[in-house]
Amino acid sequence: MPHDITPPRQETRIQARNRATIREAALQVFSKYGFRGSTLDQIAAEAGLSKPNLLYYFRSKDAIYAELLSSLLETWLDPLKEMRPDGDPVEEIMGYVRRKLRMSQEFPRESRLFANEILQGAPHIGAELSGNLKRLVDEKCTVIRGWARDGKIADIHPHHLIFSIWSLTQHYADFDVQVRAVLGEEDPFDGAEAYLTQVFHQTLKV
Amino acid sequence: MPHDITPPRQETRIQARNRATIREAALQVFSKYGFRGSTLDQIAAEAGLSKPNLLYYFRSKDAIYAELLSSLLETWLDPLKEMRPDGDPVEEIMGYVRRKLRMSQEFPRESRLFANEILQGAPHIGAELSGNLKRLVDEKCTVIRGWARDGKIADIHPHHLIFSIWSLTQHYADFDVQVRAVLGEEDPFDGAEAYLTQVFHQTLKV
DNA sequence: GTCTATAGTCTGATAGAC
DNA sequence: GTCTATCAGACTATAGAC
Repeated sequence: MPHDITPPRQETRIQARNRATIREAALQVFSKYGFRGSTLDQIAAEAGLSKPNLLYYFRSKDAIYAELLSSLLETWLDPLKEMRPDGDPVEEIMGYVRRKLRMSQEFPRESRLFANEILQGAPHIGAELSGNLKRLVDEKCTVIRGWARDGKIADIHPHHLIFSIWSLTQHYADFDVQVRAVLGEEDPFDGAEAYLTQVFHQTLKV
Repeated sequence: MPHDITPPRQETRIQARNRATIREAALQVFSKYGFRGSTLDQIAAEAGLSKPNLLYYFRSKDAIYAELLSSLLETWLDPLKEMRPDGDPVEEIMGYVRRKLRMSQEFPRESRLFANEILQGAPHIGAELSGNLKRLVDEKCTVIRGWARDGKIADIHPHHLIFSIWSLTQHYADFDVQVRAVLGEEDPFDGAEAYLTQVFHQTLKV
């Protein structure tokens, strides 16, 4: 008769917590300085751990960054996936705009992490861009093109419509410092939602 | 009787050329990796000069970066300054959009340099943003608000209108890699001009 | 003006005690 | 699992020969 069966415990609670702490600290640092501009010292200090302890949980600086990026890419594309071909065209697109703007408001560091990666030429996720991302975007563009052909929305270039949604929403996260410097006391996101609603309603109107 | 008067020659032609070469190389590198992520080795290699020679022309890494940023800031704001209060409102704004898009096309590295600086919290030009930039933008917003009050353009939030112009045009420079990955063969700027014209005409229409 | 050599610091990663 | 100590390499900047 066998001993008590010990399940192959992959990760203790402490391990999970520490890995989460490191990811959080790494997001904070990488999103600000990009991969090359960030140091393990900064991340360790931010996490309240020693540098060797960091490397006990992650094999290398690159490993932390890679895990962050790939785990976030999914989250980042979810709002677009939610766009349904059988819904009301204008409402589906406006819903996407609102979800994307909310993500910029709630997860500005994630937005800046991607912005940094793309700015530097997307060395870690270049393949993902011309692979999964392009596939998803092309698919949604077919849907949008169909809506335009049926006269449900204005006749616009679907790819550029999507670029404009990315650009306008992410701007409030990525250029936060500039937006706030120019606006002064006024809250950026209050005005942003109203303005973007106005812009896209006008743009989509037949 | 005095000797031949030697004018206080501030800079020889060779010096001017070398400094220009360094600025060009620095722009290439800094725009890609940001200040912290760039190294003098990279810039020296790009310029075809030795590292000590770089530091003969510029006191420090910081000095190169600072000179680049401040000399470009002017160029970057020019298109907005050209917007005339006494012109046709829609044409003035559309002209600004076109000038800004052309700058993204012709000077993508300059755009990415600023993007990197802002992403990292604008440590070198933070004061400029809430000073000169805010002043200029506020002034133009007063003009735009006047146009809206007179019924010449739609009633929109002027600050967010300007943010949207920055965001939509700079996106094609800053996220160039992503845009091209998604578009495939198609040239981004061909479609961009048509799309942006459409968007802003609709948005400004009374 | 441009080079080689190098000082002094920072960086990613490892070794080994506890 | 976490620490101190430390390595090898990269980094900014300077010294000094030519």
